[in-house]
Amino acid sequence: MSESTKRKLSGAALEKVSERFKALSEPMRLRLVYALMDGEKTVSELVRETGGVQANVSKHLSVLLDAGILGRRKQGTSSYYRIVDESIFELCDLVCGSIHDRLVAQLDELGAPPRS
Amino acid sequence: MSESTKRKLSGAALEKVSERFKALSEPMRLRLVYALMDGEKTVSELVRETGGVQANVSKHLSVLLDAGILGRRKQGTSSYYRIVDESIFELCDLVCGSIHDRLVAQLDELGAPPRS
DNA sequence: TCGTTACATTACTAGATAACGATATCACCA
DNA sequence: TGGTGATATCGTTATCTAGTAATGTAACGA
Repeated sequence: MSESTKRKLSGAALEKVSERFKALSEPMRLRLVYALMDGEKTVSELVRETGGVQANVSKHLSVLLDAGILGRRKQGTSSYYRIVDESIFELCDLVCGSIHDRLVAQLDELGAPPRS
Repeated sequence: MSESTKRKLSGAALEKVSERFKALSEPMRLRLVYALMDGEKTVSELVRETGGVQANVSKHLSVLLDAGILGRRKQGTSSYYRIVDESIFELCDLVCGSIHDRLVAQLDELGAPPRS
């Protein structure tokens, strides 16, 4: 487990960090990010895979683009989006781990009947 | 650098993960988390250190409490808050790193005059 | 018991934003 | 040039939420 620096952040840095978290705070945007795990895709493909509406998918994609999480390449009448910040997956893994740990702890608080 | 699993998440998991990110998407809440880096503190202490209003600080603290990021201990008329999910700092470190990398990349795009 | 201190909760307002239909833009082709 | 498909943007509405003042609650001391 990599150790954190625990360095205090300046006010401006806190703003930037919170903005990054905000970009990832919508289920639809996380769905798009995960849909792009296996390579770049067009908007239509993402619309099909996520079941979203075109205008909405397009807007969320531009939010992720502005946040520096995705990249875009235009070819013909299509736009191909791809992940450019791979640290996204480490972030999600960390969060999944801590959510898992918390649920296990809550189970233990109930008296841990199944174990022992 | 620890490698991510890149495992696809279910719909319910995506909801949970996005909720965790949402809890961290406010500068004020990050300020509170960082103020608690050096140990547990009372609400009044946090009000003093962050410059916030009591009601607002109290509300943000309860959001972080519900998210499982903070813990609370009551003693006398005071409430002592503390960090119970240390992975928070790794999250922030990751985000800081990727923000830094992105800024460096933007500098390079400008032609990298200083580093011939 | 009365007052005080510390904290939580409620009620309200202003601002942000997600979702969606409609429209605009742009590339391509006949 | 006109038509079509792909994407982006606009306008609107509904929902959410941060902030704040006022009030509620609980513990402690005189």
